[in-house]
Amino acid sequence: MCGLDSPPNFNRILAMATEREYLRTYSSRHFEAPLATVDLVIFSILKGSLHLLIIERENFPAKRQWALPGGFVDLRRDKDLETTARRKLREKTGLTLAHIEQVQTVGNAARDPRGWSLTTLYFALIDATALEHRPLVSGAKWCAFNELPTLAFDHAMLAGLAAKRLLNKTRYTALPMSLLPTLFTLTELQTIYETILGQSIDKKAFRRRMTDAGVVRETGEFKVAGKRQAQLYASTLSDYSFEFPRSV
Amino acid sequence: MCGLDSPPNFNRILAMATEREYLRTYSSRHFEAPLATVDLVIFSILKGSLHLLIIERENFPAKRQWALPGGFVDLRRDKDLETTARRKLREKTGLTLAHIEQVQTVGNAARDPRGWSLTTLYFALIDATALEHRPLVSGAKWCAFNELPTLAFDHAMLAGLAAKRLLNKTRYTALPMSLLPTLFTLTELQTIYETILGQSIDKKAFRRRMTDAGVVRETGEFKVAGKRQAQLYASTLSDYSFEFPRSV
DNA sequence: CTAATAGTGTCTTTAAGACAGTATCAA
DNA sequence: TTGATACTGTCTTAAAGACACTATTAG
Repeated sequence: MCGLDSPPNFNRILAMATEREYLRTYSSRHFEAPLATVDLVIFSILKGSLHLLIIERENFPAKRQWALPGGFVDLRRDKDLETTARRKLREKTGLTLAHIEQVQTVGNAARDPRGWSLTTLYFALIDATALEHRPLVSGAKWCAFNELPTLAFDHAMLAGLAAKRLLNKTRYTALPMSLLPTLFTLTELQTIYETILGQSIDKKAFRRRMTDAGVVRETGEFKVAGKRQAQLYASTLSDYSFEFPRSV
Repeated sequence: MCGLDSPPNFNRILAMATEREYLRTYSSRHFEAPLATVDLVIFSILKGSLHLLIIERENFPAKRQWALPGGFVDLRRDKDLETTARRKLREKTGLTLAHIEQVQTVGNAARDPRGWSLTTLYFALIDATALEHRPLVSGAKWCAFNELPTLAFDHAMLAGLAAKRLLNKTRYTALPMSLLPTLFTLTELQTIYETILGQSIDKKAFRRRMTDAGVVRETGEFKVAGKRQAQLYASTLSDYSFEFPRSV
């Protein structure tokens, strides 16, 4: 406890007795609430560049315009915000396993023509190989981050926020591993890092960083892709938010 | 643009023509929206330890219990979420200048007895000297983070989230400078860092870190506090989110 | 003079950067 | 055997850690 002037127990018990009565008669529409949505930036590395999933809107507002996948929280089905995000991810890609992470919440009077609205933005990172032979929902497509068409609402800005967060975290975490299948070569992993950062990394330094930190484990299996077969590694992490002691 | 299969312009123009009609008849209460609130963890360093502001609730639910300052977004007065947060800060402390930063949004069906609710959490860092001779709103008090009483709703968890973020950012940013007045000695600054981190820092390393990064500037003014007068420094930053190349 | 606080010198350690070198293997 | 890709050795550099040292000033 902090100090001696906390609310007297007696008053508190009285208050609780009438709280039941208060809640019984409470209507959640006593005041105006903003529209609450969840939007997703679903990233994957395709054809050597950072792509994200966009969807052509079927309904008003912004009908027929490209937008980020997302939608309203379903108060009956979604027990929390992340559940809404994962449900949207599943509806659009059929995938349930992916790293998903909250970026930030943007709320203001101007972003949606229907009125004051608030969106909690998540990004998801998915392994491109998990997408093969799995059809996207109709109206959805992958688009290179650098070649995005005009997006509805403030979705271009939201995509930028998510990309900025991804880039930043790529500097000091193991997050990009979640963009690869369970077995990968260090060259593949390095390429993912370089694609996101938009700069090349010294090979020795990169491999030393990964192995010294112990975030990868040799599997003894090999992959023949180029001229020489390469060792396959697996992540040792349960959670990709591992942080390296320094940034690249 | 991404690919050639973007929505045809013709359809888009058609859609926009009817969008006005859609919005004219749109009612934001076509579906149920969660309750949307903003909560604040207002930090300051008082008596050598990290404190935060808590308020005794005057209304149901959780009447007479301690809670974080916060409240509903006012769709008429607040142009965006940060405005709501700053308004709450001003209402509770009288202060308008402070570093304020979004932490994260927590939304689920269980956290508020009134139903599915969603809160966007901010933390504010304020200079303790700015508080002197400025009365708090009634029912509010400063409480050491380590001696918090039971808080209403999930506010103890929210306070923990904010503290964790503050501690984390203290490792690699200049954020704690916002807990001091414009002129301060390096020893004072170091003490702030040590209080938040809960560990002592080597003096030479600390001073070198600050001066080498150029985040502080000698003012030529001195302060007599202990046995020997100490140089007063000022921040060179417009924005305290400056990041050092490595963590402490 | 003494004690306490402010502030410095300098060696070590850690992990990244640079870059040249060796290893393996398909064609 | 050539050339491309995988992988290593090792020197340099940047910045933190350790810790002993000097400087200043009130009492």
